[in-house]
Parts: sequence; C-alpha cells; structure tokens
Amino acid sequence: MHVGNLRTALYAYLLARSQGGTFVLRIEDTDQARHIEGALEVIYATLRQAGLRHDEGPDVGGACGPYVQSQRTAIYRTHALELVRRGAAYHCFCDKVERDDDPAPAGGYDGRCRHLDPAAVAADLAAGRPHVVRQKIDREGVTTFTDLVFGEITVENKVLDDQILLKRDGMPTYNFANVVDDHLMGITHVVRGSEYLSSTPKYNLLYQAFGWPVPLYVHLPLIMGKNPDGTVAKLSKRHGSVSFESLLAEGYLPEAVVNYIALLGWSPKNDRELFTLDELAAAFGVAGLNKAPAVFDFDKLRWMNSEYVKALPPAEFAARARPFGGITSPHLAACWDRLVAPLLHPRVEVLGDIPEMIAFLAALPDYPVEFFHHKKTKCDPARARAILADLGPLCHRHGEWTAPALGAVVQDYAAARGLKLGLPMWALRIAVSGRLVTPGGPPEIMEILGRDESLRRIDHALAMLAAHPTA
RNA sequence: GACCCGUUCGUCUAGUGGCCUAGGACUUCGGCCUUUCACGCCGGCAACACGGGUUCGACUCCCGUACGGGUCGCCA
Repeated sequence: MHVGNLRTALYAYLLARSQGGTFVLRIEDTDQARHIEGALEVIYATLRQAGLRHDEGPDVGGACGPYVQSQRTAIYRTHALELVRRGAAYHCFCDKVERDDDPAPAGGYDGRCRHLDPAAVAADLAAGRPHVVRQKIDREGVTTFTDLVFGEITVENKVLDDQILLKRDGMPTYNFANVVDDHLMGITHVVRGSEYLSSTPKYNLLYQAFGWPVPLYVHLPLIMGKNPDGTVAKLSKRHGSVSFESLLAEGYLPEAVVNYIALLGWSPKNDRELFTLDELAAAFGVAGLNKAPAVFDFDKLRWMNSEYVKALPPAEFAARARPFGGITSPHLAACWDRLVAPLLHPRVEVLGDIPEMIAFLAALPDYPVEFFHHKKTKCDPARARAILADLGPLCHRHGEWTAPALGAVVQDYAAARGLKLGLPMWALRIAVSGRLVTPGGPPEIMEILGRDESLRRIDHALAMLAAHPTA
C-alpha cells in the first residue's frame, strides 16, 4: 500500500475518531483487469499494523454491506437505469477508444449518442449490442461545490464530458460507484487526494440527478517525491520505498511511519511533532489541513523513526531488532538481548542498518594500519603497538571477562602509565573491531567477542603493526 | 493545449492586518560532553515567488505575472 493511500486512510480514520464517527472500509475492485491476488490481504495487514481499525468492512460486517463493489453490480445497474429514466444518463454504443496515444487527444467524448432514437436504442439493447451508460451533462451553466480544505470551486459545465457510469462489462466506474455507495452507506465525509478535485463537479451533478444530499468533501494535498534532478512529482516507486510494506521491511517502525505521514499535509498548529495514534485523533481537525503539495522527506522520517526506536523499552527493542540483525552465529543469538541490543538501542535510526553496524562482530574486517592514527587521543601505530603488547597479557590474565572488568583493567593501566583513557581505548577499538566507528566501546565489544577471539584479534593487530613499523 | 488548484528557510510547517528584528522541526555547520560513533545540551546559516493595488499599517485582503502541481481513461 502506497503511503499516499495510507495517509488518506489515516486522515479518514482520524476524522472519524475525532468526531465520534464510523470508519468504513470499502473495497473498490471494479477493474477486473487490474485484480491482483493477495492485494486485499495487504490492505488488511497495513490497516492492522498502522492501528487503523475499521468499524465496518468486508471482514467485520456492518449494516451497509456488501462492502466489496464487485459484489454490488446489481445495485449500480439499477441506479444507472434510474438515471437513464430520469434523463440524466443515456446508453452509448460507440466503439471503445483505447488510450495509448501519447499526447492526450484534446476534447473528450462529443455526446453523439445522446439523441439516439429511443426505439433504436431499445432494439439494440434487446439484441445485446455492446454499450456503456454515460452521464448526460448540459453544456450550459456552471457547477459549484464546496471543499472543506480548498473552499468553493466553480467550473463551467462545458469542460465536463459525459463520463461513463457503467462500463461495457457491466461494472460501474469508480466515479459512479462512489456516488452510489457513499449515499447508500451514509458516508458524510469524502476524504481523498486532490487529484480528484477536478472530477468532483460531476459528482455533484450525479447527486442532484438522484435528488440526494451532497456529502462534505475533504480533498488532501498530494504527497510528492523529489527527483534526482531536484524537481518534484507525485511520489512513486522511482523515489524509493513508498509502500508501507517496504518501509517496514527496511526497518521503519509502523508507529513512526504513521506519525510522519500524519504531518505531511496536516499540522496541529503548534510545535508538537510526536504523536501516538490516539493523540493524533484528539488533535486532528480539517482546519489543520494544507492545500499545497508536500514533499516526502526520508531524512526526517529517519529522524522520527530514531525517536521511536529510542523510546522503545529495552526488551521490546531487542525483540524488534532481532529479526533485522542478520544473526548467523549461535553465540550472537545467545547474547543478543543482554549484550548486543543494548549497544544498538541508542544508536540505531532504522532497524535495517543493524547488519552493517555489527558485521565486524562476526568477522574482523580487513583494515589498514593507518586506522591506529587518531589525532584526538594522540594514537599512532607505534604507541598502539606498545599499548596492545601490554594490554593483551593484562586482559588475558584477568579472571573476569566482562565489560566492566575489562574497562577497569584498561583504566588501571592508563592510570599507572599516566595516559589519558582515550589512547589505549582507541588502540583497543581498532584492534578488536577493525573499524573507526563501533556501537559501544572496546570493553563491551570484547565481552561479546569473548576472551579467545578478542586476544586473537589483538595478536593479529600486533603482527600487522610489527610488519609496518613505520606506518 | 484546455480547465482546476497551489506558492513562507533545501524539506515538513507556524503565522488568519500591527504580537514578525517571521517561530518550531529535519537537514547542514560550529561548540560542549564523551571510551569512538551516536545520544544529549548550546549556538549559527537559511524563507514570506515577483509586480501592482487596498490600508495608517500587509506574510496575512484583491488583481496580474511567473513558477509548480493536478485533471482531461470503458484506471482508481
């Protein structure tokens, strides 16, 4: 599910919750050619993971079912024919125009079937001639509707074409099914993306033709993505992971994603940014909705995710992070909760970063002797060599192999030699991790590595330093 | 191309005629802290698209221009 769709669902949910309303899930599957196996399950899973519980829907029932449009075709047919009877729609026998010519052809359907001889229409219908049902829109006058976000919008009817209501295969179009279902299901607020703004006048005409009250419209600003060249366009796959599933797979927390997208196009009107779903529902209001398109910023999502990660209780972080760890050794698996996760917890922004952060634990990476040069601690290969030569045996002799004990060994050593702690720590870090940056310090890493592996790595460093005495 | 909509720091936004020397957050850049990195803390850079009005006074109201976006499907 695209995050844009999720955000629309989220706002609809928040609006319903904040007003004591009902959140209805309706499946709009009227395009048989685009049916995708498993798509419905993705919708259910996304809604569940995002915490958006619907009050009515295909799986939970309700008074207005069925909630799957492909199961309501008889309803749409009846209503389309009612419109024909009222003179607001008509049968059209024109050939289907394929839409694959590149520059979109100017001007739509010309309405040529409006004035077909009724007897001929009846005969063609009886003969089973393929047809569609079109909405009849007068060329004269204007149509005005009010949107809660964009205000009053007026368009000339002549720019509206006779849109199709019922397709050749008997299925309704999205626009028609929506009007019928929204009315029949008692929908009060139509919350959707602003790309639907320009088709809304036709909705009003349909409601008028039926003699139904018009619902309230809440059109949302679009979510945009930034292109490599700096321009922006409707957020799509080319901009990265834009489906809820892929974001979760990369290690973003569902709560963080929901919080982030809530703020894309809506503002609580104050400086607050971190909200739980319930808090969002309490703060939500259409007055906070913006009109201008919003650019999806992965940097900010990343930051927000890190806030959620840090707020997790230690045990829960360990559990959620575990599947992302890429754990291959039984040893790491065994000490994950107690030793590894605590190191990662304050440093991880996105769970998917973990494998790269701890790869050095499973295997010492190749590293250049230059790593022992460190300005701030005044470390260099010669000093590192001397320090490691001292520290190796000292650690080896020490009975207890825990981070606090090892830390004390290094501290005592530094104190005895009048060294600042950072110097031996740096030499040790490079030796046991082979990396400039590690989650946690040398004592913590050494505890995880264990006595044998730690000493093996120190020996390896010593050998390397001996081979490059002047590096 | 036609129609509709939009335009405050790079990004998300606050601001509804004087409270604005335009606030917050992300990013970025400094500094502090520190056993690296990170976290945390402190601080800096950075915006009202432009031009006309209206008004004592405009980021806020009106008009135009520019730019951006959306729609123009027997897709949703």
